[in-house]
Amino acid sequence: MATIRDVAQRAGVSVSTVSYVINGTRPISETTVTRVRAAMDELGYRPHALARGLATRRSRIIGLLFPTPERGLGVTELEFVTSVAEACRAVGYQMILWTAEVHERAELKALTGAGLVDGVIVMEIRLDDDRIGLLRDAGLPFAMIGQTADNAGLSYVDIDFERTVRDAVDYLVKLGHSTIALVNHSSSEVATRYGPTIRVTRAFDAVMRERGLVGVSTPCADSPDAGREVVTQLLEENPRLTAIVSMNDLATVGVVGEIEARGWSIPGDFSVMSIVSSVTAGRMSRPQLTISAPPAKKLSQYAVKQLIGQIEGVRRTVRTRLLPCTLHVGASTGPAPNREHPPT
Amino acid sequence: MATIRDVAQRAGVSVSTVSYVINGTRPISETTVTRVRAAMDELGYRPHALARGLATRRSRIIGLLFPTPERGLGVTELEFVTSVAEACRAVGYQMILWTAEVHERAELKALTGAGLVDGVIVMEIRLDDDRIGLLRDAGLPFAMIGQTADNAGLSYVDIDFERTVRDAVDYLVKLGHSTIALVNHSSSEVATRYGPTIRVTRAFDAVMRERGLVGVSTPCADSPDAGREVVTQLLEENPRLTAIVSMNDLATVGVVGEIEARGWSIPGDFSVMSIVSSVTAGRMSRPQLTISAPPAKKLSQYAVKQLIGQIEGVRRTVRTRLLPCTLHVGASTGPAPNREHPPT
DNA sequence: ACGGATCGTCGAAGCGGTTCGACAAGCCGG
DNA sequence: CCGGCTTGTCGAACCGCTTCGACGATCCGT
Repeated sequence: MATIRDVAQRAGVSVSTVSYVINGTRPISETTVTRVRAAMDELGYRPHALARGLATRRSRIIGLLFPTPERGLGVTELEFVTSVAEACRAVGYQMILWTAEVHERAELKALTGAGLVDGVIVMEIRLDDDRIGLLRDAGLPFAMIGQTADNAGLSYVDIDFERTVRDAVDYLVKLGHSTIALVNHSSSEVATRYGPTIRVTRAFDAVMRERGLVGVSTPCADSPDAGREVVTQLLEENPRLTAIVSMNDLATVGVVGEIEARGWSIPGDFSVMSIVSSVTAGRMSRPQLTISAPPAKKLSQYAVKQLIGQIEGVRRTVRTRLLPCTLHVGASTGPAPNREHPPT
Repeated sequence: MATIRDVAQRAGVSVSTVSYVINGTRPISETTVTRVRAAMDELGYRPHALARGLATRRSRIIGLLFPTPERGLGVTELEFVTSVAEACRAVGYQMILWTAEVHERAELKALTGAGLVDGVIVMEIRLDDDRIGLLRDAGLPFAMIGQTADNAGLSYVDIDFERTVRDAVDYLVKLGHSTIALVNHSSSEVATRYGPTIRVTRAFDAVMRERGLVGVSTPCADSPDAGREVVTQLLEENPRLTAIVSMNDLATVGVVGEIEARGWSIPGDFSVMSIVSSVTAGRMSRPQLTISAPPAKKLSQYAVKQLIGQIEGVRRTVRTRLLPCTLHVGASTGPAPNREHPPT
């Protein structure tokens, strides 16, 4: 591999001059620039990333802290990963993927202490996530996709769960539904204070109360069977229920199954929709689900931009960005059934 | 951040001695080792990855060349990504994710020329994949998850599609099915010579012929609608069909839908199974699908091991590893229906 | 008691870049 | 015609680590 020295020699200039040409650090005469450029092309020269990184104290690599959640890997998550990778590439950075759970100060040190990454993007954040504190006093720049309970002084981007829930409810209300249930992730996620779970519950309760409607929200294990059970239970407690909003893809399968098992048709007799899901997941269902999907690409881009701003010391102000999921209407939601008493 | 010099000073030894302690390169007296170790702990010292990489000409980073396929991102693919990341971590390497399509020599140079990665793992390989040639004469170590048409001299790991298909067919045959169809990816994938598509078709045709059974294989666009159409068409051509093997998750949804729309029950009247899929995808379906899932973790581990072997110059022999998908029986397959003429 | 291994350690030269201070040449106004 | 500026370029130090050759001290056999 050609080095900068080779280029310098071939162009008949000093090493530093070549460096200036590459980085535009200092003015260089046009003729010299041309000669140097030619030499670089002829040699197929590429600056050595490690050497450059060592000299500038900047690796142009960021880490994506993405613990694979216990509930398994979803398509939704994958989209974030690839989006972040692409956003990095677009600005000339590389992305290292860390799937490890990092809760020990030591572990985190091992990752960040080596000076390999200029900063990290943290995903799957809990309300009281311990990584944030660690990161903060490790002094490493970081951006969050998600939020902690107390975001004072932290920049973050996140799904606007409040609006996502509101949009979903509004959509159903417009269809005439007035008794709606929310099927959430499992209660263990609530216990671990996983942000989305808690935010969505709160938002749902709030919006239903506001509208003066009957809303009941319930946790649910991540499985079709749990979904079926939840439906049975919900209908028992609240026979006038006509629609379910779910944030639990696997449970949704059971929800739909149980509804149909009762001889009801979807969306004729009952509406089901899945929020914070993905188009693909919606298409995997029969009938095709009405879903809302997070703006993974946009959020990733913001996060990357924000992080790199921090790294390059451009912007120190706290920036926050909340974007709602976008609704994709499928064939699982329709006008509220016109019935006094629910069909048996 | 503490440097090796700080450690040396604190321990009262030379820099090189510290280096020897860290790497075990040369024998160092026990007392010195203890002193150096203590100094490192006290300072919270971590070797700087870039500096070390520059000096050793080895970054301990590998690249994962993972072009996001046109057909979108599946859970199956995600598993490979995270598995590779984990396998890397287990051996002290880092993984950089490249989602870009790389077909130009220039692009590839841009990625590999910077000396950032010690080697790459290539995924989503076509039979005549141009990246392989590029990589080979770029002189960069690489391992493949997948195969080209001609693997002479190349090490690779891959799903054993032949056995995967055979296993699926055997399973159905044991249940009494004798007229089986294969629903594949779209014909455009065949045109681009995507390996799995072609391998599976071949294997299916071969095994059915061998068994003296009636097998018909067909391409199918990646959508539920296409799946429905394909069923209609297949049944028209071959009314005795009792089972479908699909390697197209989205189409499978339509397949199941169409079968049930005809008033047939699954698995009572008809069996459907999905190969090279994932447990999650199987659970997303009603009835829960019988699927086979690729051994992503194992394959990734082999690929990583193989690549790192190459990088560290340990093993130069061509190593090949084929592993079949493992079958997960769900509720979508059952004994062949006992009928002379198919139900209408 | 002595020469040659062996052991433990040190200093210095890289690895391939960036960056700072210095300096020669050309330009200007006075 | 001279002092001061700008402009373009160079040399050297440095980023933090590895590694090679050298060297003093200890140990051994004879």
